[in-house]
Amino acid sequence: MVLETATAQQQVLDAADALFYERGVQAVGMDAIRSASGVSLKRLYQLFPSKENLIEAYLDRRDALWKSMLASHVDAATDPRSRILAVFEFLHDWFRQRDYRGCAFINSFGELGTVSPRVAELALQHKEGFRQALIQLSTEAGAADPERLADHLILLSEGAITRSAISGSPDPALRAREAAVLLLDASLPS
Amino acid sequence: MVLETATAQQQVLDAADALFYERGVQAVGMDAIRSASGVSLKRLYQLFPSKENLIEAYLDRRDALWKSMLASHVDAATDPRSRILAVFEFLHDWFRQRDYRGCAFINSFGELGTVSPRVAELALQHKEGFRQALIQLSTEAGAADPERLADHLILLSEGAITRSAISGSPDPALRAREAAVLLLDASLPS
DNA sequence: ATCGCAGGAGAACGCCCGTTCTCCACCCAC
DNA sequence: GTGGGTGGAGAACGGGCGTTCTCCTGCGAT
Repeated sequence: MVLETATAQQQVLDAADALFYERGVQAVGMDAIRSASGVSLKRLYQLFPSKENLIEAYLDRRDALWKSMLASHVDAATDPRSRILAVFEFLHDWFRQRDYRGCAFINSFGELGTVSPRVAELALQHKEGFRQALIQLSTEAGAADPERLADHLILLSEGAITRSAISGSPDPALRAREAAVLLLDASLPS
Repeated sequence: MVLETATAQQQVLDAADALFYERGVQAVGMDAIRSASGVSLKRLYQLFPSKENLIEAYLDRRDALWKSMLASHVDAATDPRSRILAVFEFLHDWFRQRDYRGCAFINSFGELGTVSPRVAELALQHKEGFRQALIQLSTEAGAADPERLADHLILLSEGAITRSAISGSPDPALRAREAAVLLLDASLPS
C-alpha cells in the first residue's frame, strides 16, 4: 500500500485548500492538485468523484476550521462584552496571515454562485452559522434585540473581511472593533 | 459602414457588462461576448486588443456608473446627516435590482486579484473612491474624526453588499442604515 | 469598371480543462 | 509461483479557451 486512504485524502485537501484559496476555484485544474498533492489522478478521482465534489469538501473543511478558530478566540474571554470583541481580534489575527485573500465562501460564491446551487448554499450556510454565533453572544451580553445587534456586527465583520482583502492591510479589523464598541455602547445595558 | 465604431463599442461593453457581472469574468469567453453583442470577433479585437483590456473597460464603466448613481442619491438630500444616510438608500435600491450579484470589483478581485495586478489596482481604486466620498460627507456633517467615521460607514456598506449578494435579500441595506444611525449618533455633534 | 480595403462568418491554432482509459509494476492470498 | 487486483504514470478524449487567419462580400474612390 503506497499511501493510507486517510493520508491521501488529507494531502489532496491540503493541496486543494492552498490552491483554490490562492488562485480561485476555476483557475485551478485537477492536474495542479494532482502534482501539488502527489496523489495520482486515478486515486484523486476515487477519493473525490468530481471537481465539484472536491470543492464542496474544500469549503466544508474551511467552514469547520474557521468556526473552531473563532470559537477558540471567543472562549478565551469570559466577560460577555469582551467575548463579542474577541470576534474582531480573531479577524485581526486572520487578516495578518501571509496568504490572507478574503473569505473563501465569498470568493467561491462570486465565481460559481450563479452556476452552482451547492456552492451558493454552502456560502449561505457558512454565513448563517456565523450569524447564529453572534446572536448567541449578543443574547449572553443581554442585548435588548440580539438579532439586530448580531446583524450589525456581521456587517462590520464582513466589511472588514473584504476591505482587508482588497487593501492588503489587517487594519480594517481594528476599525471594525472600534465601531463595534460604539454599537455595543448603544445597544447593551450599561 | 455596418456599425459606427462608437455604437459597436457600446454594444460590446453592454454585453460584457451583463455577462461578466452575471457569470464572472473567467467563465465568459470572448465568443459569448461576440454573439451577445452582435459584433464580429475581428472588430471586437480591434476595439479591445485583449480580454484583459476589455475587463478593464468593463470595470471602468462600472466604476463611473456606480459613482454617478451614488452621487444622484446623495445629492437628492440636503441635510448633511441625511446625505450620509442616502448612501444606504442607494445601496437598498441597488440590492433590489433583479440581477444584483454583489460588487463587480470584489468579485473580479476574488477571481483575478492574485494573478492580475491591474484588476487588483482597479478594485483598490474603486473602493478608495468610495472612501473619499464618505470622508467628504463625514466632514460636511461635522464629524470630529471624519476618516474614522468614513471607515466605519464603509465597513457597514461593504458588509451589506456581500451579505445581500449571498442571502439574495436587500434587507442588509436597512440593517446597515440602522447601524449607521447609531454610529452617527455617537460620532456627530448633536 | 475596377481597385482596394473594411468588415463579416467562421475555421484554425495551440493550449488547458475535467474526466477516462491504457499499460505496466507491484504485492498479497493461495 | 501464479493470479488478481490495486495503484502509479501518463496518454487520450472531447470540448472550450484567447487569439489569429482565411476567405468572401460589398461598397466608396478613382
